[in-house]
Amino acid sequence: MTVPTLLSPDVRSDRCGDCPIRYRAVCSHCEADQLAILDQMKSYRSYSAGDTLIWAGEPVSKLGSIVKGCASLTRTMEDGRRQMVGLLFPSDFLGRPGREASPYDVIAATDVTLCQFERESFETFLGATPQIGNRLLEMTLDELDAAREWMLLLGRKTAREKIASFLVILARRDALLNKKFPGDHAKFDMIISRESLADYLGLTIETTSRQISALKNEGIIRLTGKRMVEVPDFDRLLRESGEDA
Amino acid sequence: MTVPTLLSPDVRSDRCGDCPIRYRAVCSHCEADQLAILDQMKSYRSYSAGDTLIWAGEPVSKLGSIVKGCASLTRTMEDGRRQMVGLLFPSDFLGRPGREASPYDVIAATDVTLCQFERESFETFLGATPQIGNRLLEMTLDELDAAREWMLLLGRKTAREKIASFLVILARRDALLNKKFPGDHAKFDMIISRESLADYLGLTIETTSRQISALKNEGIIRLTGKRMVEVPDFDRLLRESGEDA
DNA sequence: CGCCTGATTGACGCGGTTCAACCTCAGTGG
DNA sequence: CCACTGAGGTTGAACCGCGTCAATCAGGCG
Repeated sequence: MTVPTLLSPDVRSDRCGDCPIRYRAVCSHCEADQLAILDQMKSYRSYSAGDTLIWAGEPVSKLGSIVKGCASLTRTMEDGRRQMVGLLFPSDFLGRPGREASPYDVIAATDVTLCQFERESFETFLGATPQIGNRLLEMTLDELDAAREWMLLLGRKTAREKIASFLVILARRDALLNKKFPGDHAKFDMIISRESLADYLGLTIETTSRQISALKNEGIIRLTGKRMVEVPDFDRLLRESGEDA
Repeated sequence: MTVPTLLSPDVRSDRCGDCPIRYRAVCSHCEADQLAILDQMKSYRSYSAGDTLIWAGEPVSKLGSIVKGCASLTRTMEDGRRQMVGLLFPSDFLGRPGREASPYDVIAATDVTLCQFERESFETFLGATPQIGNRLLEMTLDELDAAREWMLLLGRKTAREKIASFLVILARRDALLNKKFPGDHAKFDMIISRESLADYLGLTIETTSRQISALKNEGIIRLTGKRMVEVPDFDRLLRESGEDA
């Protein structure tokens, strides 16, 4: 576990107004005066890739937003079988108001910067500030939709479709972040290891690796290094994913 | 589709104060004066088993709570593969505030009574009544946890464990509804057909049927009729489900 | 260089799907 | 009263996609 720093070197200023996730995070609907209160309550903390932010079942006293990086939510069975049940990106909220412990491990997939609050003070603020609650409801409903989308993938898609679906999501994300059109030649980092990917898709490492190789050999994707992926023809990838439109 | 009735014959009175889901539904945190407003806004509607309450992608103008019965949320792929992504029981909320269309079909698994609101008036009320929003947030977070639990089942459990896990949920529900201890000899209705069950568990009908037969032959469950299940030894069933505790 | 971790590839077997036959039961009508 | 029908469920046999086990490879680091 990394030694926590008060201010991540990658965050320019510690004022909420300058925050890169100001308009997407749980605080996005807040007015200036409410933001000032959050500004007082918050603190930053950094984690290195691989660090565990929250252990399943352990009580946690903090809640917060991902400012930078990517973290995974994972459930593990007694015999070691693992299933990733979510991926958190910048602006996503971490921890559940009204509950002490998380039912899953939260692990930094990359280096992560967190904007965190004490549970108690955040919950008090939440009770007094409908904007926070409304935004949190919006975000939770979106996560629920995403989880259900993933249930279709886990329950019904083939290994090949699972891999393609994951790449489609990353390609769309790449297009969004870089203001390109989805369909444009995408190039992005795969973010997570083969092992994590297997845990995300409900597959083994070997099947994951084989299907990626197959897509590469058929020219549907190109690999540079282990992690960088290029998608020359987005629609072709989309067809492999089993999705319409 | 059944002809809608203004008042279901099974609901004793149409006043919210007498409602069977008064203390669990989205309205549970409301005060008397807020309840009076909801009382004006709501209307009841009945559906028969098999009716489609909401078609995926179609705009819907209503939101509401399940008062009686059980409905399923299902996603379908172009080639016909289907995955159930949720089951709604009495007090569960139906429809998403802030979004016109549902990404999945909602189908009555049994006869269903719905307490429904016009989207617009409900959203207005939601904006003015933090209690509603807070309760909705709680319920959505619970659903998210349930969905993630299900992701573990879909991604990592064997067919046998999937069946056992489903029966564990029903047995617990039976114990809760009838104020027994989980662990007591449970007896309950399976609610859904083999086909729906297969769609829920990410299996085929045949595998579902085979695994149920296997559990029966080993004495872990007893079947009376096609749908009624008895569980003589809950812990034994629990062990088959792959869960701990 | 040797070591270690993560990824790839191959051979093989099993769990679950597929295809198909048959069974059960409730509803219908002669 | 019973034959007919159709939907839902069960059972069997063959196949195959993915998991398992194992060997090998590629790259980073002391």
